[in-house]
Amino acid sequence: MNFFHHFRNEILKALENLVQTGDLPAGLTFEAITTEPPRDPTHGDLATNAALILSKPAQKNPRELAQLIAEKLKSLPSVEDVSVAGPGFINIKLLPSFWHHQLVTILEKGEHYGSSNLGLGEKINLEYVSANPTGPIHAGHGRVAVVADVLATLLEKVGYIILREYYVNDAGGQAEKLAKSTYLRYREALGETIGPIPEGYYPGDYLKDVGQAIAQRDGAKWKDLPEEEWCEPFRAFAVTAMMTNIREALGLMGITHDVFTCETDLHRSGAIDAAIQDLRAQGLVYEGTLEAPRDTEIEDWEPRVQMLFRSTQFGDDSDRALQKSNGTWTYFAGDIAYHYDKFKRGYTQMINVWGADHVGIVKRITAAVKAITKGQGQLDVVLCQMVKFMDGGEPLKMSKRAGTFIPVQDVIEKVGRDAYRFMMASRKNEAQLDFDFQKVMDQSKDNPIFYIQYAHARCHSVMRMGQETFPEWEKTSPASSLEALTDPDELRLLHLLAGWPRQVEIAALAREPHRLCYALYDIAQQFHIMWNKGKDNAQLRFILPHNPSLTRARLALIQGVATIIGSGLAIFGVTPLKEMRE
RNA sequence: GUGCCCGUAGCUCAGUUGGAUAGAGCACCAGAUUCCUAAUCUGGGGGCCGUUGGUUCGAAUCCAAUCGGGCACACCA
Repeated sequence: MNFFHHFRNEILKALENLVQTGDLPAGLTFEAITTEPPRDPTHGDLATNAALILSKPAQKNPRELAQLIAEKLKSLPSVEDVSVAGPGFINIKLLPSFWHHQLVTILEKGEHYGSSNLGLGEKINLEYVSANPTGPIHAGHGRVAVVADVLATLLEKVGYIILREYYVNDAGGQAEKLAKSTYLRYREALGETIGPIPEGYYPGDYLKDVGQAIAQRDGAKWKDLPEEEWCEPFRAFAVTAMMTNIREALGLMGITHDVFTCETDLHRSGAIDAAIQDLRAQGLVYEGTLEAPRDTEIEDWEPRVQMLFRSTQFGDDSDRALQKSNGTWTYFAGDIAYHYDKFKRGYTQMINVWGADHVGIVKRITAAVKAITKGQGQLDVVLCQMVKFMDGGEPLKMSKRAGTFIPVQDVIEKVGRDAYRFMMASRKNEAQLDFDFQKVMDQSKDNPIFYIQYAHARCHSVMRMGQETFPEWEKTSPASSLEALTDPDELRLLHLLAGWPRQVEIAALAREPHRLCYALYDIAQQFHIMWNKGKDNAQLRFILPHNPSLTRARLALIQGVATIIGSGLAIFGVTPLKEMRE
């Protein structure tokens, strides 16, 4: 469906032909040859760099070579004209009928237009959110969640099979702190005065309900028991409560995971011991001492002999500890076992989407995946930079410690799921994002999500009206009379629509869904421009009561716009609106 | 100090993985419009792509330095 591929193949055939006739030497590689839209549309519809790439190995002047290739391409179907320009670009202009036919394809494929089999049905394990179950997720986490979720949909659209997975870090010191914090709230619920929450505990009010719930269920049962007795039950109870809260927030965002994997299960099943044993057998585990980090002031630094993984052999800056001094596994050891588990479940390709505050652990875990899978597994980490929340240009301060973080639920309640998702996914993941409440809620053309939704709604409004004017329209094949589309604006819009599959592919390959926001914006903009022209010039309106065949063609075009915007928004998990009124 | 990310118009940002004369929105300037299909429209000015080298037919894009900003850097997660 990406017609650039089609023409690239045609160009390669022409080149093979030239090799056979002796005009080109044998043994050339064509890999670097591209077929793209020219930057300047007046140059044509397609441009190829073939002559520039081949001139050196073929020892020919690029422009002469371009002429040679151009002659071959002139006879291709759908080609109106071929010209050589600049240092040796070959520009191809296509016949209007080609573009009209693209619209037929769009209407036939509907929401599947742009889908492809690029991924060849390959399985990818996509791990995201994986926020610690020690409290509610805040609005900044939401970016990671949305970006990953949109990426998942996008990769599915191009033919990958995605498993959406959440890793629950319910073991280790933080989970223990959660249990202790909950225990305090439990005693508080029983009527004790607990005073200020100690340093390092979780002070948030959200644990009050949890303590209350235990008190209600069990009464004073745990009150006088030693810590060993209550710690594990409290941990489990609190983790479950937090995960319920987190899943509820994810649900509000429209996010559902296929699989939740718990760190504690990896401990219990012996998966960690087995994984480390495996590394040890490869000679990658040793007892050693790490150097003190330079130029950071650490109190109580003491060199210690520890069980270490040789991650430096795989590109990390330092070897990493697998065991704490109390003999328990580090988080890292658990993470190695976890990724090995994914691999053993059949996922050689894994993507983790994390917040940028996790940069420090990327190298060690990608190193560990290489090691434990013996080079068979591939982990890519996508990092999302911080989100700055603003209200009308005023930054909002967030601090988890001070309890002033913004829960996801609050933001969605305020701006709506669709606007939230679109905003979070609209910026390149590695760039910081400003999330301004005023701008996201703005009901004007300055707000891209509104602008795009408006275009979609307008399309439907026009189609509704078209049906009133020509009741038989819906039953008519839209493919007829498309040659009536000759206006430059119409063709421009058609070009944008036909370019959609390519945009989807580029975004998927780069794993950068945000690119599609701009593609959708461009389509919406061109549509709005045309709508506005109809205001000044009645001939340019979409519905012309006295010209049914032109109206039919234009309605088909509008339907194409609605189809692509609708399916594009669906990738973002945004519901396309058919009217803007409530 | 080290690692990763960012640096593009006054502001907010795109930039088709190395292509032709670097784009959009806001703001600014100049016109049009009060009619209608639904929230105005059209045009214009504005740039040393942080800086300096390198790679090649060709660099905002790749490499090396350098400056500025963000994040991270012990057994936490």
